[in-house]
Amino acid sequence: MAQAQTLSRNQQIVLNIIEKAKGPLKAYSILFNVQKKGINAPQQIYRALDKLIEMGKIHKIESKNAFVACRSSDCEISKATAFSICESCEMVDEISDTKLSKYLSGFNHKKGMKFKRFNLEFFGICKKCKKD
Amino acid sequence: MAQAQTLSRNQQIVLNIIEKAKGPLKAYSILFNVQKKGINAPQQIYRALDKLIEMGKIHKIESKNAFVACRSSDCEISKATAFSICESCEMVDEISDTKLSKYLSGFNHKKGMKFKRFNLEFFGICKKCKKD
DNA sequence: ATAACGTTTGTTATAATATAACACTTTTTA
DNA sequence: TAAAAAGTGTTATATTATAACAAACGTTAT
Ligand SMILES: [Zn+2]
Ligand SMILES: [Zn+2]
Ligand SMILES: [Zn+2]
Ligand SMILES: [Zn+2]
Repeated sequence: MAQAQTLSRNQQIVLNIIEKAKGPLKAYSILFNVQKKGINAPQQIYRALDKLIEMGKIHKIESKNAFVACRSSDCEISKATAFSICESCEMVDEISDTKLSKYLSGFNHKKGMKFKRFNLEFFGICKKCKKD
Repeated sequence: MAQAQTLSRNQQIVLNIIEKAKGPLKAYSILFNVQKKGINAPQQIYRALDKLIEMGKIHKIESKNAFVACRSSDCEISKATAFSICESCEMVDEISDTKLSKYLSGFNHKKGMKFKRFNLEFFGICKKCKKD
């Protein structure tokens, strides 16, 4: 069962690091960052990541195998996620657009499949990178 | 430069296997399938996959680290891809919906980012799996 | 035709990402 | 307070992907 919101020690440590980060973090870079805190093995990271994803606290950016904190609260338990990704600086921004979210949540496949969840990733060059 | 459409030997071998497959294929499963044809190393598979993706002949299903042949021809050189994925049987179906594609291609981020490309993955249980 | 160039190939090695399995502790629930 | 569920620590291993180098092939331009 998805519990309320109390995080275990390891989950809290991992979430803190992801929330403080400026951009998406990879599992092993999280691992290296928490070795001083007594977490030594990939399993401990991946277990925390799995639970945090389940709880909707973080999302996985599939095209990058990296993780970001949820900023949106619209994406209830990660059923409807959308991201904007800069191909130059690797920046990731969670898109929180009600119209988009509604449009996609209501989309159903011709072939009779009812969707429970979607993930959308947009790619481009961000404003900041364009200036350079 | 993206060449016209002539495929090299290895590219053709890899594409044939992906096209014949009923579902998405993983890189190493492709590798095991072509060892009789004299392809022995992951590099040879990944190089072919990279080029085939560039040419728009195949797509990568990011959430599964697997590859499918393009059935759509709408997604010109993979700038706009959408898939329907069954969480039970792993089936993947490329979605070719002009309205959806136009809607998303026209979508631009508030924060001034112009998108060049997107990838959308829907998840659910397919018709066939629901019957069971 | 041949030199120069870009692309593809074959190969060995290694990096990066992720899960299995087992023993144990802590927290929650009945 | 006993049982069940969730979390932890650990070792080992599986899976996915890239680096680096040398050779062959296919164009095209003198
Ligand atoms: Zn979110
Ligand atoms: Zn950028
Ligand atoms: Zn396609
Ligand atoms: Zn199915």
